[in-house]
Amino acid sequence: MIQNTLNREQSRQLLKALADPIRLNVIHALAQGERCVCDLTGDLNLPQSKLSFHLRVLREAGLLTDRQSGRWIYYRLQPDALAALEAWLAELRRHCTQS
Amino acid sequence: MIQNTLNREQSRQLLKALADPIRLNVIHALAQGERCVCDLTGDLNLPQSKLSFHLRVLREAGLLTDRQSGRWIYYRLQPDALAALEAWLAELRRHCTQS
DNA sequence: TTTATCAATCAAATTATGTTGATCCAAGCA
DNA sequence: TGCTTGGATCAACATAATTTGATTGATAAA
Repeated sequence: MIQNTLNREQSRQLLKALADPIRLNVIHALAQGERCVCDLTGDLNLPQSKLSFHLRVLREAGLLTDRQSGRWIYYRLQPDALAALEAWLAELRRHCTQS
Repeated sequence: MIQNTLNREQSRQLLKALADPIRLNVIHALAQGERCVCDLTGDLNLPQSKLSFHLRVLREAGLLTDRQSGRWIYYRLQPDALAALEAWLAELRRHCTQS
């Protein structure tokens, strides 16, 4: 996430991505560091295609990045995205509490 | 919002409530102060039942409160809810960046 | 090569959310 | 009382998100 002022669509994507229990579990599972998809299916006890779907939502929102190594794909958190959303929220609140 | 540490369900509701353009418009419309539903239908150019649906989502998430006066119902923002979500997000980020 | 594994993607089925128009209830006015 | 207005709610429909199982392409081991 290069810029840190999100537009409406970006913040909407982030909010939606976080508003799901499975995706939150994925985030928590990645809090300790990167994991490959096959580890995550085990950690979270999810079928592969289901996990893959949620990883995509998180990746497209900017919350995760991935890298390939051999035949494994490792996902890691992008905490900048959380920071950006936090800033967006703070700005919204500022807008709502002044005046 | 009495407590300010949200549980999963509360944060999920808040995130979902905010992840919608119409509801964000409602929030912006209320940033200047409380308005009754009939004003909001005009401000936002929304049919009454549609607005009512979104007001309910926002209210149930804790972002709005309402009060009745005569036959009007006035909605106002509850910025505490935004603050609580901000704190929840900060905590999530802390959890994701340590270690 | 052939075979197995990792993980994305697709189509179909299911479930959740949003929209529309109608109806209902309460409050207040004639 | 009747009549009107503000706004919630309901049922039917439309759209979007999620789940499932199968298929595919890439990588590497046998």
